[in-house]
Amino acid sequence: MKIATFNINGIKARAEALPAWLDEAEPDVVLLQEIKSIDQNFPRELFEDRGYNVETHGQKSFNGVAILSKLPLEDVTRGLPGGDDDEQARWIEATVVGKTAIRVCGLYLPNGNPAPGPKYDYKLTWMERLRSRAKELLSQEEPAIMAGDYNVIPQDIDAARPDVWRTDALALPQSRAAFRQILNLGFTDALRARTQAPDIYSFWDYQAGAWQKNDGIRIDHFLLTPQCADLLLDCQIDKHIRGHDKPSDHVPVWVELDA
DNA sequence: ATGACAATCAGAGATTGA
Repeated sequence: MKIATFNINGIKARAEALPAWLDEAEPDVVLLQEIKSIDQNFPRELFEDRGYNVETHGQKSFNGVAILSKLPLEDVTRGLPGGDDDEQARWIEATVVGKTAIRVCGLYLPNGNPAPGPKYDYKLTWMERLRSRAKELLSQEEPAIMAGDYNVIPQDIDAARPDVWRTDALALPQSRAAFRQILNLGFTDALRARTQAPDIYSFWDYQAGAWQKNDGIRIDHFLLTPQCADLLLDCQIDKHIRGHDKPSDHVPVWVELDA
């Protein structure tokens, strides 16, 4: 089973690029972030016509997440637990029923800039809530995935120019520590389970020719429970589509599971 | 040191992103 995550930076703006990538990559499941659309305006037909079931958790103008799946989706829930006053649409989960049932969580973790400040506080609080949900998933002792745009550069090797990110919310020691705290519970970073190579990125800024200079960062991640890590066959990044017409500033990351 | 770029909503320019 091939499962992908992709921050598309606006579903309307990606109405051509996203279906083109789907036709080429043929993922079974896709976790989308930054759909920037309310549920009613999401162009479901684009994906239903290609055989995908569609579940959205949208919001006007900003944020918004969704799941596309060629396999049936069960027990869909929206919103990360523990945030009764949180209006931002950043979390959706569902059980994908294939050969093996897999709990799949799609997330769009807050950016947190500028730091310090209220936005950074929100990021760290959100990460505490994420850790709580992560613990619950582990206690199930079943295959589960938390994947999406984490807005965290885990280590210096995950940035082309680590020094320019030193004081940014994506790379501050507190951000990295909060990310590690979740990993340390027992999750596997799928990409790093496959390779320790540098120069592997999932985001290139639109500005200052970042793509042309390969000035990227790795901030889109797959975290797997032990039972899911057992099923991991491959993890890759579809870097090349960053060079296509009207691209998102992120590219898809995907895993192949024996499931 | 700053801005550069893109998307959204709205219908200009502020806001957000990373």
